[in-house]
Amino acid sequence: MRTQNYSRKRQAIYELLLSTDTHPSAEWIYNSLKPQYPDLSLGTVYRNLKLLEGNGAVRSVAVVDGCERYDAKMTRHSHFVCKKCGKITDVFFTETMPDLTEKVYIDAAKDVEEYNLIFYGICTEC
Amino acid sequence: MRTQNYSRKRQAIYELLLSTDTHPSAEWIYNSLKPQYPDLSLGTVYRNLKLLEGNGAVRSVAVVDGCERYDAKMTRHSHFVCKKCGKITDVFFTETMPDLTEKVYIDAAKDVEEYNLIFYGICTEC
DNA sequence: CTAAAAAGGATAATAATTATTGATTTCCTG
DNA sequence: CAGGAAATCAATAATTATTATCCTTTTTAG
Repeated sequence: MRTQNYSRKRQAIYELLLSTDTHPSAEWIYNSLKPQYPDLSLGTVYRNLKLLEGNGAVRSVAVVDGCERYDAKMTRHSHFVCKKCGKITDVFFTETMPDLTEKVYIDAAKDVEEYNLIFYGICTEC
Repeated sequence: MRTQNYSRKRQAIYELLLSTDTHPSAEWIYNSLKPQYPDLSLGTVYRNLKLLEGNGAVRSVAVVDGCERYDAKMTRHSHFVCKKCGKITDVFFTETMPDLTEKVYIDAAKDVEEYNLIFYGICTEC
């Protein structure tokens, strides 16, 4: 049995995601880590993102301009996507964000596990 | 100035979208219309979907398994996506679905234009 | 330390979407 | 109804994000 969860590179990918609020794409992560890990491969980033997503350590928050964007902050919150520059920012509600999955009854659903709420508009910098 | 908005094929694409509740992909639309329009091209479907989306006649409701899915029902409602089979079904709230864009203040946003709320889970048929 | 398992690098393959180009259709104007 | 400009289209090539492959390297349990 393996006791250490993550390989070095997986750890680096995860920690980078934890440390940023840019909701990056695979490519952004790759470019950010490349200096410190010169032999990093883009495929490794993709593979580990999928793997971490499977673990529930990370989630895909949006697809912007055809690119999947990730977040390691797993507390319930939503996102605002700028339609012009693609920047993604966190949206917190003044009260605790409700668990909408408990507030809906969906005929066609056997089990509602989660939801994703995304706001779109233009950011202050655009 | 052109008075008739749509070409035949564009009209057909739009009307198909209006008549179905499957939230189809470009390919599904293409396959559905092909019998009646044997010279229809897949590129035409993609082009017109983007065009209709620009018009606000249609919207992209989700990306499922890497495929953009569209809806012509423009009244405010949300969607449930089955994580297994990819089926998308409408979600209406008992009260009128609130306009959340008026309920949030987002620092980074100059203008919040719309939002998209998607529930995920397993459908009754899976 | 060693062997087995997991992970990675490099690269090829996939697949959805977009762009191109030359032909066809649409529809305003006369 | 005809001419012509603009819009649209079909066919196909190009693009691009992502995934799969395959062989090597790293990691880890014992």
